[in-house]
Amino acid sequence: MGEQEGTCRVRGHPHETAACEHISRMLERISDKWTLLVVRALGNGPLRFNALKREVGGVSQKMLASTLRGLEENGFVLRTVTQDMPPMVEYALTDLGRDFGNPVQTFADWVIRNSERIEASRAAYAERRSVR
Amino acid sequence: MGEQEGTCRVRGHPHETAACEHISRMLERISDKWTLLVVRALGNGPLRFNALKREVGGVSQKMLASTLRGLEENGFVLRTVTQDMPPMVEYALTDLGRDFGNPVQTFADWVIRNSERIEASRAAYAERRSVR
DNA sequence: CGGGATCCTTATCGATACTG
DNA sequence: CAGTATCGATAAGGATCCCG
Repeated sequence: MGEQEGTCRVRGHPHETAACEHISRMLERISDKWTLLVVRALGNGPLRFNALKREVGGVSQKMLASTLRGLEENGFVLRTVTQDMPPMVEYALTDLGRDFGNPVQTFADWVIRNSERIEASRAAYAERRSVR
Repeated sequence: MGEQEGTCRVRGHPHETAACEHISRMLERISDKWTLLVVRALGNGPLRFNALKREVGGVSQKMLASTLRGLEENGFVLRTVTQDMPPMVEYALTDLGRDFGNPVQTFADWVIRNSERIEASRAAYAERRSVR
């Protein structure tokens, strides 16, 4: 492993702000296939592991488990065990997690508003590639 | 957080909301190590390939090339060849690419504002883990 | 039911070499 | 200068088994 001290330029030259460093780190943490989908799924209220798995759809238990651990680590999700046998575990958004939903929603809204332009660009690009 | 109706499922699974689908796809496209750093680097104006490489720092030519192709495909970046020998290629943000900076900035601002809480959560989590 | 441990497949990425 | 092509290391992810 041996991860070096974080710089904005992830592995190269230092300099640049601490801000960049934070953003870059956060992006690496949440920019996987499932994190935001899980946050959205929990937006309607707490869910148990398998209910959440069903709700998100297409996620393996391994990935859901590790995604949840990541969210827990960031303080976005609270894990509560209410029973021991059989295990009964509920996941809920924390205040921070709910608050996090706002910038995510802003991003989501932008994507929705611009999805046609983006898809058009991609179609045009594919066109250019195949013609050329 | 404003919700759409319907269950959010990932591609290839039933009952996906179109919105969720778009968001999920966009996230997959931009959520790599370099895309946002390149967008930021181009925020100050057009740059040539190697200048951009220097500016971003730590990126391999392979990753920079493929990142740029992705951005070009989405319509965020315009590639302009002004000379043939030696090649002289400039990359610049399009209007869409610049506009894209806004939601990203919103996200970035949130991260900055909350980075202490997040880091505190992570420290607490690490603590719990080691003590436990 | 929740989720750790293991194995195995696949996608990512970096380094290197080569071209117009 | 601005890339493409190829190769090998390694990390991410899925499938399966098992245990509390």
